Parts: sequence; structure tokens; C-alpha cells
Amino acid sequence: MSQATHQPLSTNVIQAITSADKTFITLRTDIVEGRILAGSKLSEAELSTKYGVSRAVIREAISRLMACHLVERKANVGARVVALTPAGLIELYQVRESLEGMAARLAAQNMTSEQVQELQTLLDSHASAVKDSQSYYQEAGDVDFHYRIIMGSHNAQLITLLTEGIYHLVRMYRVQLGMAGPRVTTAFAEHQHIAQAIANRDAELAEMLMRRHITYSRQNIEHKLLS
Amino acid sequence: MSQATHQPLSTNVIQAITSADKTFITLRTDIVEGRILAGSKLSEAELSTKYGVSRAVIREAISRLMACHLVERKANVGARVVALTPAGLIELYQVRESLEGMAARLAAQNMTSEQVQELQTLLDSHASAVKDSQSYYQEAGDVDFHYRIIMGSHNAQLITLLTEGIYHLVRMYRVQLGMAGPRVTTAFAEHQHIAQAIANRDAELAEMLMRRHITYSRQNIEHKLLS
DNA sequence: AGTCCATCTATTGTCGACAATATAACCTCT
DNA sequence: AGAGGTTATATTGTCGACAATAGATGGACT
Repeated sequence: MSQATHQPLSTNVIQAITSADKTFITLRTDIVEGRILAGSKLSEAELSTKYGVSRAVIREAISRLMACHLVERKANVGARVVALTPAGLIELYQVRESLEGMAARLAAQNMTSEQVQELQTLLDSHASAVKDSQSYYQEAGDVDFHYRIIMGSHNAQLITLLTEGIYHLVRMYRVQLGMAGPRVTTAFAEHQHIAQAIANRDAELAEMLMRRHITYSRQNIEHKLLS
Repeated sequence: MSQATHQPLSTNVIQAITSADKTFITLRTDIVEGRILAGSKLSEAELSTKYGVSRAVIREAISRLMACHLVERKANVGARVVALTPAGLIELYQVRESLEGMAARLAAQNMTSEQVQELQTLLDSHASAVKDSQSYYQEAGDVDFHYRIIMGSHNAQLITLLTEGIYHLVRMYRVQLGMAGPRVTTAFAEHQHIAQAIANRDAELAEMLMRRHITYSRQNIEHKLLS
């Protein structure tokens, strides 16, 4: 099982305090998981009654959803969930490749030896799950792996951009296009190579392997999107 | 003078419609230019009376300011303008180097020949301004140059991240630490080399030159921050 | 019949008031 | 006098109502 020292991934670290926090997280989950369809309109009144809160907190939640590029809003018209398109996927993964490549490089430089150790422990625990091909757990494990490397960069700006910004959009593409498949085991091997490079403090290699890993991942999803 | 086909840079392309739009842009400018001090608290009531709008639109504006990382907010406590620190500057410029390097690479691949032409025209018009060492115009010109390369990437995700996200924070550091100095002419030469690489469709070189250009820029600001 | 214009309706934008929370001031007890 | 707890106050969070705008509906004119 996962470490107790780390939060449950994907649901954000910052726990919800206010009513707007909870509504934001609920809405975000519903959008990422596809319970609210991509491209659909978000009616403030409708959501207000649905979640039992005032329109003010709905607007607040929508504002934050705009900040992570999950919804778009036009003045006096309303908010819509973003559409999932091949072009959007490619653009997103180009950015992700650049940022996560950088994260891997910085992680190789800045991770504490404890963090490196924990990363290896995590991968070991994944090994058994992969053998049983528990595909959902693999999805969670994948997010966890990337999450730790991002945190290991020790760059607050980068961490915010990735974990609060584009990562939920990445998950939205992944979840809604289905993630199981033969890539599970190869992806795991790639993770191990990246972790090895980081353990060796080989920043250049870590960046390169991460970029390649994400490229493969994009090609995998792209394949599904076009079929 | 600048092209008529392009917007006035730095004030966002999307013109303000609603009252919240205007308040957001006003507040953002005041923060970037330092009229509202870095690290200071943003009282909703105070801003409400100051700008003559209700607290609701102030809150809306603050929400958007949080989206571009210019202010931070804690639940039930309030919002503060971000602090300018050496560590924050370095983290920001690391990200910027990665993203704008990518923008330069994509621009070399995706810019239309018209855009390439306009970029050269822009630089020509800057040449005279540099001779007279009009430092403010140089600041504006610099932003304009980078802005066009970002747009030339033709990657909507990247464009949003840079122009609506980190760029205002970059300007905040630059403006509040003063930008004039001997670097003006050398920066101009670097711009020319980047433009040349893009004109040659040499993506690799364009990325490398842009990264180096931004590194120099960071070192220049860092020098002022530490003195 | 088609096009243009006016009205009507539904949705978003804005406002002021109330509720809940955190910080500050104060008071009590050791 | 200092530490701990308690009330007071100022600020943020939430709400429902009103104003303004965009899109839909319907009508008049060519």
C-alpha cells in the first residue's frame, strides 16, 4: 500500500475549508471524470440547486475552474467545460513534456536522498500491482509517481503550474479516453529508468527519459483519440 | 511606431467588458507597477470604496489575480500581494526559460512567413530607439518581441500560460527592480540572433538562444536584487 | 416567403445585508 | 507580572434580490 506520509493524490493537498472549496473540488472531479460532459454548458442556477449552495459560491468555484483551464467563460454568456480535441491534447502534452522534463532535471538535482529512497519504495510497491495488472491502481500509481517528481523539483512556481494547473486537464484526457492497455508494463519500466537516473543525480538523462516517457504516453492517447 | 495590426501589449488583448474585468486590469496594473506594494494585504472593503464597486466584483478580480499568481489568499484571512524574493525570481525564470525556449522552438516551426517578416520589421523599428537609448521604449519593445514569439508558437495552451499566467509576474519583477542599464543594447543583439534563427527555421538554435537570452536577463535582475 | 426589427425571456453581472470566522483586546487566575 | 482563557471587533464567506445583457420569439414590412 501507499505511504502514509503522502496525501491521496489527485484530490488536492490543500483540504477544503469553505463551502466554495468543497464545491470547487466536487465540480472539478465531476468534470475530470466525465460526469459533467466535456463541452457542456455550466448553468449557475442549475448548479446552485444541484449542489445546494448559493450562486456566489458557484461563481467562485467556476472562477477557480477557469484558473486550471477546465472551463472557459464568455462575459454575459456563461461558462462551458473545455472540449477535448486532438489539437488540444497535442498542445497540452507539448507543454507537459517541457515542464515535466524540467521537473525531472530539477528533481535529480534537488531531491533529498530520503525522497529518492521513497520514490524507489513506491516503485517496488507498484511492481506487484503491475504483475496483477490492476489497471486502475496503475493509473493512480502513475499520477503518484509523477507527483513525487514534480514535488522533488523544489520549485514552487513549477509545482503550482503542474499540480494546480495542467495536471487536472491531463487527467481529464486520460480518464475520459480510457487508460488501460498494453502500455501499463512498459510505462512501469520507463518509470524505473527515470528513478534510476534521478538516484544517480544524472539530471540530463532524467530530463530526456521523462520527455520521452511523456511522448510515448501522448502517442498512446492520441492513438485512441483518432480511432 | 508599432504595427496597427497588434494590440498594445501588456494590457491584455481581451478588452474589458464587465466591471470586474476593468477592476481586475486596474488592480493588476497597480500591483505590477508597484502602486500597491508587494506583500501588502488586500482589504476587500477598502478596495471596494477605493474603486467604487461592490465587494463582489473585488472578490472576482482577486480570484483572477490569484489565477496569475499575483496574489495569494488564505481562507477566512484574506488576500496578499505576492512577495518578491530572490528564490521566487529564480524559480520563475527557470520556468520561463523552459516555456519561452519551447515557444521559440515552436515559433521557428510554426510561424507564418508573414509573422517572421513582421518580427524583423519590429526589430528594425527598435534599432533606432536603442541608439537613442530610450529605456522605457526598450522595455515595451522587449515585451512586444517576446509576445510575438509566444504567439508565433501557435500553441494555445502555451500562449495562455505565458501571457495570462507568468508574464505579469515577470513584468512585476522587472518593473519594480528597474530595467535600464547597459544590458539594453546587448539584449537587442540577442533578439536579432533569435529572429534570425527563426527566419532560418532553425528550431534547435532558436530554443537555445532564447534560453540563453533569458538566463542573461535573470542574471541581470538577480544582480540588482542582491545589491 | 424571407428579412429585418422590436419585444420578451432567461441567464449573467452587481449589489447590500447577514452569518461565520480569525485576530485583537481585555480580563481573570496563578 | 505572565499565561491562559474569554469576549469584542473587524474581516471574510454566503446569501437572496435587483439590474443589465444576450439570445429567442414573434411580428411587420418588402
